[in-house]
Amino acid sequence: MISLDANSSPTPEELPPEIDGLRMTKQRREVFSVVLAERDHPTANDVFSRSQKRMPTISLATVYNCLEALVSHGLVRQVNFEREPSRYCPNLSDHCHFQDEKTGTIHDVVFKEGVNLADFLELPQGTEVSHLEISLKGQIGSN
Amino acid sequence: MISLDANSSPTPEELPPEIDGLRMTKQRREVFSVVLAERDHPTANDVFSRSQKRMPTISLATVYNCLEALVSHGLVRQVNFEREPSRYCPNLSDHCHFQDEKTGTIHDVVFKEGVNLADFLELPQGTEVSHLEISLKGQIGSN
DNA sequence: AGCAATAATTGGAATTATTCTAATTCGAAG
DNA sequence: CTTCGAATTAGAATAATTCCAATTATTGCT
Repeated sequence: MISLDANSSPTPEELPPEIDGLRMTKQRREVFSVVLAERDHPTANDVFSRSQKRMPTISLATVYNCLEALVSHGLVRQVNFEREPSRYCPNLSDHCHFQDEKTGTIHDVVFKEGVNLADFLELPQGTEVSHLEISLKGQIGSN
Repeated sequence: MISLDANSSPTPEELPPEIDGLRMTKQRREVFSVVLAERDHPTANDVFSRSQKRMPTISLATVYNCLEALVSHGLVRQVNFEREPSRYCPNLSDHCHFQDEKTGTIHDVVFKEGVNLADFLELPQGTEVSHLEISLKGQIGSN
């Protein structure tokens, strides 16, 4: 039995016909498996070219559609850095992103145990946060 | 004497010929004064049309150039929300942004006294953060 | 199974924010 | 006043993403 946990990397065929109410078409399975396989925060274009290897007929528009379906069903996260193309991340745990300015590489950064927003932000009372994105940029010591 | 503090809104003429080593041309003063005047996080286009009122000959390219100059000299902050056009913010205090999903309005959100990154993020040791952006989205209770 | 209704995929065109380019203008310094 | 680098300009170019209309696939009925 396959699981979609933090480290699994199922082939498209191993993915079920439906996840969380989202019908997994051939293309969606392909795209999802690509995002799960190499967790290097690929852009839509990256996903497109990787998908083409197994499925040469897939179109870029479909890749965008699939990514959008996966994102809106909460199976994949969309990651934005400034004005760069969106990237996609299958890590659903609460985390944010750090981009190494030298290499462009993006690293996941987790929150410390038990921290929550209200602890560090002066949010107006009654604020209901539905979406949070934290993006860091900088250098890593050893570089 | 004018100050560029959180609430001043100088006319272009009131701005000095140079700020922080950045030569303030007519256009840069115009653009800066527009950003200082209405702190509603305008897009480059918003700034363009507001600037045109006083300076009908200014070009959009110049607005982009001026904003870029102001941002890179640290006089204005560039604010990004997902894939929306960049917005510009003259509030230089340490803060982040909350977008009301209903209206699209962006509000500044300040950090609680004395909080710092390392307190809530599990940053790899040796990480030097040069840039941090926190974007929240959601609803405000009363809406 | 056969068929209608619905949803997904496709290629290509369209959109849009932003950047680039090359020519002109400006302004500070001598 | 002239020079020279920097800034401005209009318009073209770019690039990510979205839209569109036509085709194809899938589901749910009977």
